[in-house]
Amino acid sequence: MLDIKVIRQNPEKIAAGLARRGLTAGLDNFLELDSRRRELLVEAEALKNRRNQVSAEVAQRKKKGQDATELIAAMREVADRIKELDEAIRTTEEELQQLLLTIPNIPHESVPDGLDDTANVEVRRWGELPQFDFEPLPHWEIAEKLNIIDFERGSKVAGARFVFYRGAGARLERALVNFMLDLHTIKHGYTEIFPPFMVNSNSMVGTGQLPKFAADMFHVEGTDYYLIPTAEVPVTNLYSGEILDGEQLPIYHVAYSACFRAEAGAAGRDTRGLIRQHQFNKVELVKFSRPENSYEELEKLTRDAEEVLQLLGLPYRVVVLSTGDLGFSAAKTYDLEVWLPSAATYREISSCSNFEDFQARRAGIRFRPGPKEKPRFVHTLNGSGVAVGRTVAAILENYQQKDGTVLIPKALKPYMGGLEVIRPE
RNA sequence: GGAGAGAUGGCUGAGUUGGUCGAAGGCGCUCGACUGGAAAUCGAGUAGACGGGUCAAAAACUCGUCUCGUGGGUUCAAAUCCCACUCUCUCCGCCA
Repeated sequence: MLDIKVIRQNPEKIAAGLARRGLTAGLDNFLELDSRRRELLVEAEALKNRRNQVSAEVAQRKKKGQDATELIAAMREVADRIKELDEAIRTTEEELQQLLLTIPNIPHESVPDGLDDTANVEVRRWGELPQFDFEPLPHWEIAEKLNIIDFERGSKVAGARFVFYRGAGARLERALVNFMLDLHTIKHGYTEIFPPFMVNSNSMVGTGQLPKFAADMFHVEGTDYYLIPTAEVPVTNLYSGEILDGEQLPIYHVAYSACFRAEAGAAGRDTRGLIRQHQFNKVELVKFSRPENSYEELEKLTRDAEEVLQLLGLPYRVVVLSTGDLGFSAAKTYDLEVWLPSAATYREISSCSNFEDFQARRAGIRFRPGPKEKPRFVHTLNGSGVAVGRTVAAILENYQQKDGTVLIPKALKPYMGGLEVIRPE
């Protein structure tokens, strides 16, 4: 959510920022509502002031045993008018709030302009692409031959875009979760959180999934619960409505969670394999930072996520998203894209973003910079560290051998009980 | 699921015959005094949001409105009375 005062003072600047995202709608309606609200407020507050003074007078007279009936009668009318004004203010604010909640964040100045992902800019590459003296198979074929992922039974029991992991496949998934959590907690200093996998609608508004993107999520019918699309939601909302001590910042959290996405509008895309599932596992990094440090923190967070891929020996590149590809709440995002040999392309495996105070304002996450200073909104950041299912896909494809077996990356062996290679059972 | 108790400021904790209560006291914190320095002691200060004024603007200052779980109601006036909801705690039942 943008700062209403900033919009009021620099409407043309905000409009220019939104235009970079390709949004041309003006802010006139917004500004009109805003000034109407203030007019109503001024009138209502003046009346309330008078009412309060007269009420004090009534109290005085009663104490002295004097009559106050004419004062009370006069205030009865004032009270009616106040009620009318309060109602008008309430509806105006409601409208304003709804509008405000649907306006996306303003891109950071360093974000490249563009209409879509074709305008994303590569920042760096890491790793040697694997060379094969055979035709590399897609991960779903490798997995089926090894009998470690069951796509068909996933569909039978749950539906399309669900799988069963089995044997060494299940072990691999679990090993990756533990490997990532250990790396981020022990080496990078994040505090581990194990969050709820369902949250209420208020939390979804806090991080920006609601009200605009309800169709992308699973909602538990008859309740106010939503399945989380990412641990970002519960972990960012951990401190919602709180004023943190400035000395606590920055706060680093890492959380494993299952993630649930309805993938509305993705029909026909990535229908095979692990790339696009309704349920997948992810280790998520979340930071709460002072505003002045948040871009530094974004760079560090991105490097922390990259290290997962480096230790696993998976080639990747980092791209900065263009204004057209940027998510609703983000001011700047780096995507990590891992190499998938079967498709001979890089595919997103992590997304690291700085939301500045956009989420903090929605969720009410503030900090006190110092004693006696006024509370300010924190900056929130998060990034996948990293998506587990896609990591499995990348390992299977990059480490596949001619004989159909798959080598286990060195860093992962301790987590696989010393297993060196996955063979068909 | 059943029965009961409760929800007040950073924390703790008063306040329920409605009327200077945004709120006593304590703790914590900030500033000052005392001290060679510190502790102890003493003094002062210490919630948030929104809006008006001042101002180019911000900060600061000042005036006002709202907020004592949330939403609504009664009243000239509600932390205090009424209704609904949420959450917490205790006991019982059930349960991984």
